Amino acid sequence: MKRILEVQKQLVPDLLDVMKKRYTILHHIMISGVIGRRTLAVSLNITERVLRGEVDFLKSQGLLEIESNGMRITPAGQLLLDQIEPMIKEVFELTDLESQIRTTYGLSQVIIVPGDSDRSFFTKKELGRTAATILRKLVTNGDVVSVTGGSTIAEVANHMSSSAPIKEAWFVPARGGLGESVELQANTVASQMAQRIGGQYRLLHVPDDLGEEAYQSLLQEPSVKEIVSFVRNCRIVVHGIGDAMVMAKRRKVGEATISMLQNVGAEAEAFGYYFDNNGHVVHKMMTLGLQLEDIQETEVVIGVAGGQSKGKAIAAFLKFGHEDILVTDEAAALEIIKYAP
Amino acid sequence: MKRILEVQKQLVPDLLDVMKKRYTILHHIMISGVIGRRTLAVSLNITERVLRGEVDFLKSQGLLEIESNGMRITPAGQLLLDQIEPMIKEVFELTDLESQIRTTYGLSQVIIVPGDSDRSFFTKKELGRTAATILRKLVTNGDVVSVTGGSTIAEVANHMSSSAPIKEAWFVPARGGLGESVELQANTVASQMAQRIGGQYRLLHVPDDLGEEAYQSLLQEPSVKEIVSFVRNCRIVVHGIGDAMVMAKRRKVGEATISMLQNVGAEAEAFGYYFDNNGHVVHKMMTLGLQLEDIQETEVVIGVAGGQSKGKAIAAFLKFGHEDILVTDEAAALEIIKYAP
DNA sequence: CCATGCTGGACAAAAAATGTCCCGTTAGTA
DNA sequence: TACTAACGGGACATTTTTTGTCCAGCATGG
Repeated sequence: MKRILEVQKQLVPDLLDVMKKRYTILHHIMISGVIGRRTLAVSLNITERVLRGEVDFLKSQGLLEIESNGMRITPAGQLLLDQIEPMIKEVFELTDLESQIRTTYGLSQVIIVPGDSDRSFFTKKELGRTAATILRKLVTNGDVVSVTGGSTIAEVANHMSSSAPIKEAWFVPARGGLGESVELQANTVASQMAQRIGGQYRLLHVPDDLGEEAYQSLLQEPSVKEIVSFVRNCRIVVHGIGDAMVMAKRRKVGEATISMLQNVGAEAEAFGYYFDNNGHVVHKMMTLGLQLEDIQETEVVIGVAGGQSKGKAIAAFLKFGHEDILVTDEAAALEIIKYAP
Repeated sequence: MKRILEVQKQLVPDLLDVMKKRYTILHHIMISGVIGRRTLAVSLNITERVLRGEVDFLKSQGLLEIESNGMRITPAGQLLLDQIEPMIKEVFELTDLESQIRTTYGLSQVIIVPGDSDRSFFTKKELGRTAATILRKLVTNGDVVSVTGGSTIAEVANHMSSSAPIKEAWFVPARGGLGESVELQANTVASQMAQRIGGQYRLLHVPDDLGEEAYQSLLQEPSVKEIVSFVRNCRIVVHGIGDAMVMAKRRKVGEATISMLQNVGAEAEAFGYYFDNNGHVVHKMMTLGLQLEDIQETEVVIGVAGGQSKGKAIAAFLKFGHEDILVTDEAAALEIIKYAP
């Protein structure tokens, strides 16, 4: 059964939604016993007309009957409900998880892909593809999109595409270079996204971690200054979320910093900031590029991260409270829910 | 798996069609390697625009990719195809059989339920339920529906239902009484259908097989005369189809008639007429009620019969060429195809 | 006997799907 | 190298479907 549903999810996702809608209506009618169209429309939060269409359909299928005092389910409808319930549960498990996370962490949208990025590279690809789809839909001409680096976000760039080029979309790195392999750099990611979507990009040629002195001098540099202000005024941010310790090591910070991070309980890292498991900032890298206060102004903040091992970190970052859209995977989602506030 | 699809068919009837359409497109692309939109549209016999919509969708699902020289399937698409192929085969086996029978015998609609009514009583029930659904959709106010008797048609009556009563639907027996058990009589079937659909019925209180004399005298009877004309002007006929010999014996015709029927090669029986395997009438019972020439005038003629043993008879009757809708089962359908003209 | 809540008809407005053409590009061929 | 055929994608009028909004008429319960 699982197999066929998986296939259908790919081939006819919209019809599965229709299925759920009809199931929900039927289910609600079953619960209510007898209920009128208007009342039902309000309690299901659909417009009366749409409900009517569905109800007419369900009636024609003999699943419910309509009398002058309202609608009630027929035996055939009851039977159908019993049979379909496990199916719906299975198909929309993730959908439910999505709305749980959405409401508990106060996000505007959560998308969960099945699987575990830690275990399957395919899941990570899927995560990227999904995020790419989301992003593509959001970007319009005139937008500035700033992106971080990392393998997940690179995967997003990989799956980005656009049938119609969006020429006036600008992609910029949120932060400077990180000294890792070139394809994971924010610069690379930004340029790749721009190319794939048919837009523009600008690069930020500075290292991500700066000393005070270098910071100040670079900030004076007109070319740097200009692009930094460009970055900081973006409309959309796409960023990864990492485990604090993993990221600290990857960024090759000193021993001292690492133990400091451990002491203050750093859990998550995102664009150079470290967060503890209450979502408080416990450390920041001295850097040009996007700052935390910019995030709070940014219209759309999209986090993309998956894998069971990252669940805790994602939860920690979400508690910071300025994420809008989260794209993650099933394994991480289950962790995230565990650490719900 | 069958179960899940059955349930889905009720809630989202076109789900499978859409699924098949997309499968076919994807499959064709897979076969072709690289193919352009127009070429594909022609070879699949869909209009270009519709294909384009589907292709865009499949692309957005990451199942195929489009380049300037054509479309090709992605690994994900290939994987999906591999998974879905057996499913499609299984699900649409019967659909294919349906259209084969439909076209070879020139019917307007063929419905095949899985199984063999000879072997499983459940299949017979399903046959009845399916036919009942078809009939319910056809009947509207003002219609006169004439029905024959027999266990299959009785099963149809059993599963008839209607949420909104169709008060001005009339159900009448196509023929007189047959001296079998009461629940299989055409009269009983007609009344039961009427009751279940909330309509009216009239009965024909005459034996099915009449001598010339009795025939003439009953025909003078005003009450009989009236209902007969009612029956003969029906808009819809629902009838069973039987094996000629089986029916002859059941009708307790004389030895002479039986050997005559054997001599002329009678194969099928339907509403008192016997047909050979070319669909020619080889014998008729002298009877009141629906006549063969009425069938040719009737708007909708629905035959319901199943079971491997009846396949040959059904084929014979279909060759007569005045059936519109056939509801049968898998076992019979396979036989029917064997005897295709 | 009235008020309430229900269905179902009606219809304009909005949105989506569809049929058709065309254009610039590209790959393969002569 | 030049040409041709086939490609994707843009565009747009037209048809079909969906949706929002009212309202009439009918039960039902107080």
